[in-house]
Amino acid sequence: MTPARILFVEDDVNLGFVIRDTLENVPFRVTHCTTGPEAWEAFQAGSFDVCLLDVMLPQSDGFTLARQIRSVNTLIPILFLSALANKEDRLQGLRLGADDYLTKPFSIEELILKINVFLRRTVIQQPQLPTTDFALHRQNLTLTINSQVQHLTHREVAVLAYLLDRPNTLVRRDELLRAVWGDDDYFMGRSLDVFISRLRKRLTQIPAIRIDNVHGVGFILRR
Amino acid sequence: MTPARILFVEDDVNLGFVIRDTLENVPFRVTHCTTGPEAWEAFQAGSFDVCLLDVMLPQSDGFTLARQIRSVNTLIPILFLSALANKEDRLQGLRLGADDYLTKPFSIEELILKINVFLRRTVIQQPQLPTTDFALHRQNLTLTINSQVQHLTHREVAVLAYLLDRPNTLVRRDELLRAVWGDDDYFMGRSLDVFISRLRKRLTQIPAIRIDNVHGVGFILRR
DNA sequence: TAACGTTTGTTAACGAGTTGTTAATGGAGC
DNA sequence: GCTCCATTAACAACTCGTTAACAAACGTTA
Repeated sequence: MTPARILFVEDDVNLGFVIRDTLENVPFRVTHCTTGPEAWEAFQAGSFDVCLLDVMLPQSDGFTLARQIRSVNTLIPILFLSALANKEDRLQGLRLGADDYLTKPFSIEELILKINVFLRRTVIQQPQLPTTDFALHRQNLTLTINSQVQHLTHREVAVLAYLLDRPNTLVRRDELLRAVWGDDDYFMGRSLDVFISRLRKRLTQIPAIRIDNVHGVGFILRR
Repeated sequence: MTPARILFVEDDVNLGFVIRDTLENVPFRVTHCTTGPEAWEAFQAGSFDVCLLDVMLPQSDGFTLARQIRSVNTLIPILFLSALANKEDRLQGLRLGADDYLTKPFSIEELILKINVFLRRTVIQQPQLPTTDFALHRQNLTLTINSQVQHLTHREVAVLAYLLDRPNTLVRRDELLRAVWGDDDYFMGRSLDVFISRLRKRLTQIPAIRIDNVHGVGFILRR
């Protein structure tokens, strides 16, 4: 069997090297990143079986990264590594959809055992047959679908990003309005409807992703 | 969805009661044992989705029990609860095939989150014969029966949820009306009948669940 | 049992409110 | 001026709780 692929994010260079080295001897195939954005790039570019995220990272923290990863992959095991034994942080990590939360110092053997727990339990990733490629580039304000690039406006990105971060979840109108517009009144509500309409038009090329309305409550982005 | 079934082994009566009570409120269906042999009996007799084992037990310890369980079931998630923060014990538990090892004191919320991690990752046991899957998702306003998703309205969810929370119990018309409509008069009563009718239609695909009328009094959801 | 009033089942129709969609408006930046 | 884009307007389409209407079931009384 080919070794499992691990996305390992740890900004402490020394600790990172030691862990990486040990994991590679198991053997696992390890991709080591030191910042959130770098890891997010790597995650999108590559294909992994497990994510190992340090919570404290320069630029964007591990929780943000986990949320990004979960928004596109609800299945991959995510294990947090943290220097914080803080209970609230542990809970937050788990609530975000993490699978475990190891507090430093942990023994490497324990880490390996834990990784194997989740490898054992995870359904093998199907190569996703008709994978229409789909990516919202929030910085560039572009949406790529099947290599076709569309240019969005800020508001469009804001609304779509908010929904994409919460796939298959009912997002209430007022929640969405407050998040994107900062407040909600009748006209903002109508504005929102206009944007939903525009986004739907943009998404018509991928039937796998759609925005459903729940009458009187809000919207669900399904994917 | 019917609640997951948990085999919970803990010899401390007070702590055991508290945890059991909390878990049942999630809800999970909890079978609480206080000794290893008793738990082994229960495991063989029943059918469970998760095992929660205290390490320190009278007669035979949690490790022995875990080994017994693993010998007949390699799939079921086993979580250890232990007063020992001892690293060697943690490792031993994991080596035995446990999935996690929580050291006391742990927060109950963390325990629940961890249980859900493994429920999510475990292939569903197909125990009972024609187990039609059935789930009312109150947030998303959806009802899933045999993988078929139906979209309900608020009122439908409110009525069905109220009945589902009191299965096999006579729910009086005025009680239901007051709970869902806030008040009861003649027309609300007729409205209720309309909703019962609609819900029955939605439930036709699952004969195991039905709503019976008790003339002049109210309804009983049987399952 | 027959008759009758009450309760319940079921379907359809109504109407207030919500959402979908397109176009017009107007402000900001150039 | 022009361009871009969020907002507002306008109207069409839809949703869904309620009400109406009638049929069926029930329970009581004679």
